[in-house]
Amino acid sequence: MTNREVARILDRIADILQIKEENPFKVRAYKKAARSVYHLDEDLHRYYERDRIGDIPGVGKAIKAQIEEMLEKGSCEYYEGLLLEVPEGVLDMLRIPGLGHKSVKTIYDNLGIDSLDELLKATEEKKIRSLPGLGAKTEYNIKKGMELLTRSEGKVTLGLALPLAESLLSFLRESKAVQQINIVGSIRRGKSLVSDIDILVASNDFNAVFDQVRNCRDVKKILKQGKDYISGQLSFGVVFEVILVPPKAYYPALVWTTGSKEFRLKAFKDSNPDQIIGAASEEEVFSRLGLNYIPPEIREDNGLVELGRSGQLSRLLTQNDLKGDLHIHSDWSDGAAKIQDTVIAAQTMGYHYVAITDHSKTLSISGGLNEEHLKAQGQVIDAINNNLKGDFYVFKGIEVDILKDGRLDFEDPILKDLDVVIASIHSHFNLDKDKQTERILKAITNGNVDIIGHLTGRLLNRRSGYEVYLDPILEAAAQNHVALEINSHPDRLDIDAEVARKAKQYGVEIAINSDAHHKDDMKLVRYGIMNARRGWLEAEDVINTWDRQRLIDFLKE
DNA sequence: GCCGTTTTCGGCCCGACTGTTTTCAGTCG
Repeated sequence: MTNREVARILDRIADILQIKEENPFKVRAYKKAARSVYHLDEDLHRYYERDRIGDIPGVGKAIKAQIEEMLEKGSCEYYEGLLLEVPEGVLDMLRIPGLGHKSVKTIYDNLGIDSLDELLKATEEKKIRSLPGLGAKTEYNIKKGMELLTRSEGKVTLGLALPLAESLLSFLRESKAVQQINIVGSIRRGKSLVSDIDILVASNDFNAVFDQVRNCRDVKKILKQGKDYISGQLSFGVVFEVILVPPKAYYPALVWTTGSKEFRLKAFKDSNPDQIIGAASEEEVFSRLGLNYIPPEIREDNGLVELGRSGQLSRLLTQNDLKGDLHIHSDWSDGAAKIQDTVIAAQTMGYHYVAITDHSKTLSISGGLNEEHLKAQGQVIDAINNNLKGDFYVFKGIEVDILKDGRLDFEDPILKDLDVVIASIHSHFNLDKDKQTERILKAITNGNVDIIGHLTGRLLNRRSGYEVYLDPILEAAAQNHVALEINSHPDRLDIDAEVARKAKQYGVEIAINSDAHHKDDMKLVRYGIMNARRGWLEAEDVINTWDRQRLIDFLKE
């Protein structure tokens, strides 16, 4: 079992206990253990081998035994027992925004509903509104929530799919029969939600590759096998397909299987197989098709092929272009890492600067800093900067809450003293479009704000973003030299690629941030980079590719 | 269920909003 699978079971145990209204602290204990396991920087099996499971924060005697059982047997008796009382379909209902453990229990107890399909039916038959504590509004919200879930049905985030794909890929690569291999399809294009994992393999011995797929520990089930493909299921029900081609067809197939359908139609129009077979690189395939090289992320139906013909493609930014990360939480608020550890991690990533941007006071659940704490943190950062050797700097920052009326959670003089001010919305998600836009515009024109964090607040597969009018926001951001964030967390990827591209047209600067709450989270920028490339961004468009002095000048504006 | 040099038992983040109510329970971040 993978760390994520174990974490998910612990999480589900917590959910069931909560629905059963058991000791809330016991619930929290399971949630905490789940989080710890999820954010572990090493494979649980390695911990197990060294008998270190008990060292994981939040894991005591009972949970340790359960984790060990999961690693040994791939199952957990306690969890299975709980599922007999509260089936998985009931847990699925928790995914609907506005439905918590209490309401789900009411629905399950009174109507015996234990699947999303039945739930939808019950809303249509107006059965929910008759339940104690639930009304017509809740019924309507459930229906709306279901729509979001249905829309994303079968799709998973890039943050879940990409690591699974990479793990499968590295196992397949161990086979001698695999000559060349790459992830293709929508994952290679960096789409934020994907429906399956596609892997392309070049081989002269298809049967040996099929055997290797079947031998992979991550593969839970084989779904289908044909002459030149095999598909199956990995953890979390994620579907994969391995496509096989003879070596001389590899690069043409790589281009073919990476591009979207529309892209393929355009790019391969009027071409014949003889023209491209045997090409020794993707560049060569493109060139034989009469095109300049088009990076994987933008092989969509977006005018690129035409551009590829005329040769005006820009150089998209890469992760190597990043010189720092401007949105990082520390253990001063809801982050887990000490500032000093963050510095070391950032230096390891080759960065020249980071900004520590914890939450502000209104977000009390996240340990938001008040004025005093902020000042104290500033002194700690000063001390760190004084002791730093070499070319590295820690900016003092804040992720300040945008309040309901657009005012900020700190007075202007306090914000003025900080190097980096990110303003973000964490409350009042369903104001109407006008008010929400106005609220953000007020933050943009505050004068002390440098970056607007996760502009739409969307959580992929969980919550739609709040409604805003994009054009006035982009216009104001450009005028006031306020950057928009690409929040790299794979659950957010906010702003998305389309908005990023539009922002660039408006002349708005972009910051690609990790929003790290754990030391390892800084690596999440890889998703932000893919997203930015999908938005055609170049290094020049992104403020944290700039050297420190230029960035400071921008922040002062 | 976890945790601890002030503790091996008694603690363990909270504040605001929303919807259902008629004074508050449930959800969320």
